[in-house]
Amino acid sequence: MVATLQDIAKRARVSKVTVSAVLTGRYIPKRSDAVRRAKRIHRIAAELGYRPNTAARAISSGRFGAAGLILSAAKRGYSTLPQELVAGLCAALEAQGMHLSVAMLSDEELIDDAVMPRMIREWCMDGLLVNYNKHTPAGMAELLERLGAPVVWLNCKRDRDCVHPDDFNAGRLATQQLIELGHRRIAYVRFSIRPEMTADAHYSEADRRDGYKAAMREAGLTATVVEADPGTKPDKAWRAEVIRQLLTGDQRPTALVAYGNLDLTQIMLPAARLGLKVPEDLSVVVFSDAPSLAEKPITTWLVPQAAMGREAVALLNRKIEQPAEVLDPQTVAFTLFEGETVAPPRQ
Amino acid sequence: MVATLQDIAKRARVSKVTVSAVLTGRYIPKRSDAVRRAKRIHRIAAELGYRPNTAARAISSGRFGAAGLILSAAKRGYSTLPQELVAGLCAALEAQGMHLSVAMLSDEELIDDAVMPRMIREWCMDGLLVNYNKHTPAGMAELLERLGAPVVWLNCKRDRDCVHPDDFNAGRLATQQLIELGHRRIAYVRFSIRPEMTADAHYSEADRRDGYKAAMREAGLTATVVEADPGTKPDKAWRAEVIRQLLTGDQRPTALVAYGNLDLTQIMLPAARLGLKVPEDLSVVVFSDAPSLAEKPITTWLVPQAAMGREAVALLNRKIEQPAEVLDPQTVAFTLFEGETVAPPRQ
DNA sequence: ATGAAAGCGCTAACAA
DNA sequence: TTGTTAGCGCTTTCAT
Repeated sequence: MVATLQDIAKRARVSKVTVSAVLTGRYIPKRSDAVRRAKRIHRIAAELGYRPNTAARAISSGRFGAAGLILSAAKRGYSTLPQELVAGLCAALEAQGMHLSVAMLSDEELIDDAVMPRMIREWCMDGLLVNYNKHTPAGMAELLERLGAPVVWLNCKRDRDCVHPDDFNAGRLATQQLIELGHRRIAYVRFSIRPEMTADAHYSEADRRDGYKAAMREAGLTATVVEADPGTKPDKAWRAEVIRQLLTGDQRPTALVAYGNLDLTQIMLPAARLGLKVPEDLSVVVFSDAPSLAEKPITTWLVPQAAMGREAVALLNRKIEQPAEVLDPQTVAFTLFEGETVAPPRQ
Repeated sequence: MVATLQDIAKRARVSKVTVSAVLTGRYIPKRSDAVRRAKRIHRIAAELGYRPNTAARAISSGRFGAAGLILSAAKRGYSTLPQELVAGLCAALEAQGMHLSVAMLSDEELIDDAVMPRMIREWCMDGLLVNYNKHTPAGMAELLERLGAPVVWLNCKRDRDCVHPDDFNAGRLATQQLIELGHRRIAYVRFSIRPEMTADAHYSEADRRDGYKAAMREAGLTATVVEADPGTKPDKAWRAEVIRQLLTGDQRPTALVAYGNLDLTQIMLPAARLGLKVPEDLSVVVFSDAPSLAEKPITTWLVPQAAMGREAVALLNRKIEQPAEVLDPQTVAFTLFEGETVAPPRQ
């Protein structure tokens, strides 16, 4: 039913080996009759709709041609899977003749040997990309260590073998942009919307804020940070009060740096009710995977998901080549989407 | 370096076959000495950190144990990859001892034989899940046909072998809910935000609208549909005018059904500026992959991504078993997230 | 430049 | 209940 090398060899009256060599490009014919034969082999392969059996190739080459992406199935945002990241990973892997496999694991599955997911249980990947951005389950690192497979961690901070966006500098740059435009009263805003997200935060929450603080300090300005205390369940009343303070009074900020779109959304409606115009009365900048096309395009520092994906694949390849090598953590710079929500402050 | 069946067999002084049978559970020992031996084999396997080589298994069993998810790399929203869908697919596949591989293809790659992605070029998947929700590139269906691999289409309407959310009934139910609460003037809103999205629309744009219309007709009410003409580049001025009309006048709608979060966002800010309270003055319902945690939780009909994923895997398995079978299109029902944006109309 | 033979790790079919 | 044998499709020697 499915064509194999043997089938082609028979038809072309040559050996399997020749067909294999010709089709993989290992063998470049020089004599004209050899060239003709090679073409014939290619033609027959196409006619038969030949597709090399990856498993067979894997077994003799010792490489699976696949990288595994490990995600958390917990619904707490431990793993995020932006399309851009997938795009970056796929493109970079494809360029190596590899592809991406995905496993989404509940924390219990990881721990329980009996229900371990296939990707861990069996030997089927050349390397693993771990996308547990925060709250890595206990024992996860050790488990992966034991596997002996090359591992690269995505979007988290570790002392080795990881890639993550440069959130600190993003916070700094975003703030500097506003300062250069003439803003002096700039606030940083991070509401922790979901109660369960306050307990263990992603490193970017600290880094974006600290980048903001650094920029303010460097400019001799006073930082105003609005964020729920970690562990505190952020309640509506608190939020409403904070927002009121932010948006009223003659010392109110002329610009806001928001951790994410969710934080921004919280503020936009109250601001609209108060009659504040964006950007004339209030400039806003945000960090996000993709530009938000709300009422007007929001000025956004884009999390470099695709670039991070490409970088991760590059690192993984190095680890596949040299498993013992220790790779320094890599950071990837944000890029700016120029929206319409930033302007100089009113005189 | 890596332990194989042979290694275990040597240590346990039995044959490879026995080890294989024991470890895969194909062979359940009954005599007590056999039980002991089986335990020993398990122990040795664990000691050696044995992991079956999937490629070797694939080659002899004829099954790869993998399903391929094919996505468009075009940045026009031709494919969407919500985390919930991935979760559904992974869970359902894992239950079958399979895993998910992902390929994101640019339209050119598909057409050009030379740069065909590995997942298509090689034979490495038991079946394919195609997630081209709209604008399937010309020749794609034929290409897949030629591959001879089992294929199931996701989130699109075809005459066979596809699963998609039941957008028509979602539109109908959402509207009925509002009618039952006493609303009489209900508008349906769909701004096509991105110019390039107007040209070829996802089926859901028509279906949700038609479901809304059906519900209105059944209740003897007049439908008010706001949407850009297909092919028209929706401009800001048009949108502003439409929104003004929607939100002002004493015949303004008391409730809105919005196609998606983007459409809703367009309206919420102007509504806030006009001092309209949600839901007291205006009820809003929306369709979305996930509940939006904007200022207040928005009442949302959730696209059943996870369920669609599970259903797709079920269909794919049937196609793998019986490739010739023609499967009728399957629909999956939406579920309701009860937010705080729907209430009876003011008297 | 080409082919024959061996073997990768595993499973299926048969024999003992 | 266990082991022996024979492949699966491909690549990698090593001869020719």
